[in-house]
Amino acid sequence: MDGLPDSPVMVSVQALHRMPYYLQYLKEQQKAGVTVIAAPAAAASLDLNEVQVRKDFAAVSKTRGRPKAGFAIAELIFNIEELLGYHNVHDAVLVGAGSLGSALLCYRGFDDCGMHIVAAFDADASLAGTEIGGKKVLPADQLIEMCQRLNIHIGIIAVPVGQAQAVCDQLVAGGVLAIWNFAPVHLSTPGEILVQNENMAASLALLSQHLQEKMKI
Amino acid sequence: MDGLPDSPVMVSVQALHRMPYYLQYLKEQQKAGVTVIAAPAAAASLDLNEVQVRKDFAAVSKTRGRPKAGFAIAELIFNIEELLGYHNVHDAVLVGAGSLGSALLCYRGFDDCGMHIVAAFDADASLAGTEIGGKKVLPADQLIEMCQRLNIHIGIIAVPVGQAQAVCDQLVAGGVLAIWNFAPVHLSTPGEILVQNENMAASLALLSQHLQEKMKI
DNA sequence: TAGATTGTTAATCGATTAACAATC
DNA sequence: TAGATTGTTAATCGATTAACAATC
Repeated sequence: MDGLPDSPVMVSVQALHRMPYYLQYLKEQQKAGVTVIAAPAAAASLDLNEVQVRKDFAAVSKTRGRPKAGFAIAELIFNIEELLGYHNVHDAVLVGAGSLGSALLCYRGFDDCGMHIVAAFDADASLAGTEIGGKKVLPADQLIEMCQRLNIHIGIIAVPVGQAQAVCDQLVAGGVLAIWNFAPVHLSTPGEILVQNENMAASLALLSQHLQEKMKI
Repeated sequence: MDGLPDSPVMVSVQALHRMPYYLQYLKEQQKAGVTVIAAPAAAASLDLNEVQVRKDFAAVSKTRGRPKAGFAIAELIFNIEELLGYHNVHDAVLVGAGSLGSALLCYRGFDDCGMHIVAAFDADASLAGTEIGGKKVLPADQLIEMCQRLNIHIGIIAVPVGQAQAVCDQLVAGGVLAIWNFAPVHLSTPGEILVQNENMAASLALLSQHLQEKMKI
C-alpha cells in the first residue's frame, strides 16, 4: 500500500514546520538564478543539520536527488507547496476586527500560503459595511450563514478571550474545518476540527526563559 | 549537584510551550475561587494527557503535590511565572511600525509576560516623534545607541524581509540578547543570541496540511 | 479504611543523528 | 577515476506514555 507513485508523503509535524523556511530559502535562491540545490548547502545557510535537511528534501521530493548535484529547486518548491496545500486556495473568514484583526487583514502574504480571506466579521455594529485592508467587515450575526453559503473552510479568531469560544462554536456550526486561533485560550472543539493556536505568550515563553537563564550567569 | 532546593528546573522545550496554557487555565480557575488543582482535572479541561500534565506540574512546582488533592494553584502560578521569567520584567524595543508593528504596540498583555516595550523605531522619518499605542516612535538611526544606553535585552523585528537582517545586526550591536522575529526570514546571529521566530507561514503550514488531508477524503 | 492522586521507574514511541554503501 | 552528495539502515537521543507503589 506504500511506495505507489502518489502515496501520501509522511512528514513529521516538526518537519512540516520547517517547510516554510525551506520554501522561503529556495525561492530566494531561485530568484538568484540557482536551479539545483544540495542539502548540505541549504543546511549551512539555514543553520540546520545537514542530514535533517537531506531527509526532509527526500521526503517531500517526488523525484530522487542527484548525487554530486542535489535537488532541482523548481520541483522542490512545487512539491513543498503541494504538500502544504498552497496550490488549491482555501477561503477563510476572520472574526474580530480589532487591532490584531486589522493587522491580519492588511497583511499581504496569506494568498501565497493558499489562504484567501473573504471577509471579516465584528460584533461592533458600527464597523459593519466598512472596509479594512480591502476586505468587507460584516456584522457578527451573519457569520454562520455566510460560512455555510460560501463554503468556508478556515476561520481566524482574533477576538478577546471572553468571546473566543462562542465564536469558535459559530465557526464550527458554519462548517469550518480548521481554526486559526489568536486568542490565548484553549478552545473546545469536535475532534475532526483542527485548532492551530497562535499564542504569542507561548512563543514569548521560550524567549523569556532563555533570557532568564542568561541573566542568572 | 542536583536535588538541591534551588537547582535549575529542567523542562523540555515542548513543556515550556505548554506552560502559558497552564498559566492561563490556572489563573482562570483561581479567579473562580479554586485553590487546589489536580493534574487529571486540568488535563481533561485542556485536552492533554493526564500523565503529561502531572509531570509538568511536578517539574515546575517547588513543593510536592498532595495525593488525593493536587497542587496549590497560587503556588503553581507563581512557580510557572518564575520559571518563565515573568517576575523580573525585561525592557524591549520594537523595530518597524507598520501594520503588524502597530498592532503589537497596541497589544496589551506583554507586560504580564515579563516584557515591557520601551519604544519603537522606524526607518520612515515622518513617523518619528509620533506615538502608537502610547509608545514613542523614534528614527531608526538611534536604535543601537538607545539599546546600549537603556540596557535593552529584547528586540522585536517587525520590518519587511529585506531589512530584517540589517535590523537584527543593529540589535545585536546594541547588546540585545534575544530577538523576537516576525519577518519570514532566517536571521544569522552569533551563537549566544536567541532568535524566536514568529512565522505565521509556519503555523499556517500545519493548518493547510490538515485541510489538504481532509479534502482528499 | 477506601479511593483518588501523586511520584518514580520502566516501556514505548518518534525524531534526530550517525555511518556507509550507492551513484552521478 | 576521484570526490561529493544522495539514500538507506542502524544508533542515539529525548519526550511521551504506561505501570505501580507510596501517600494523604
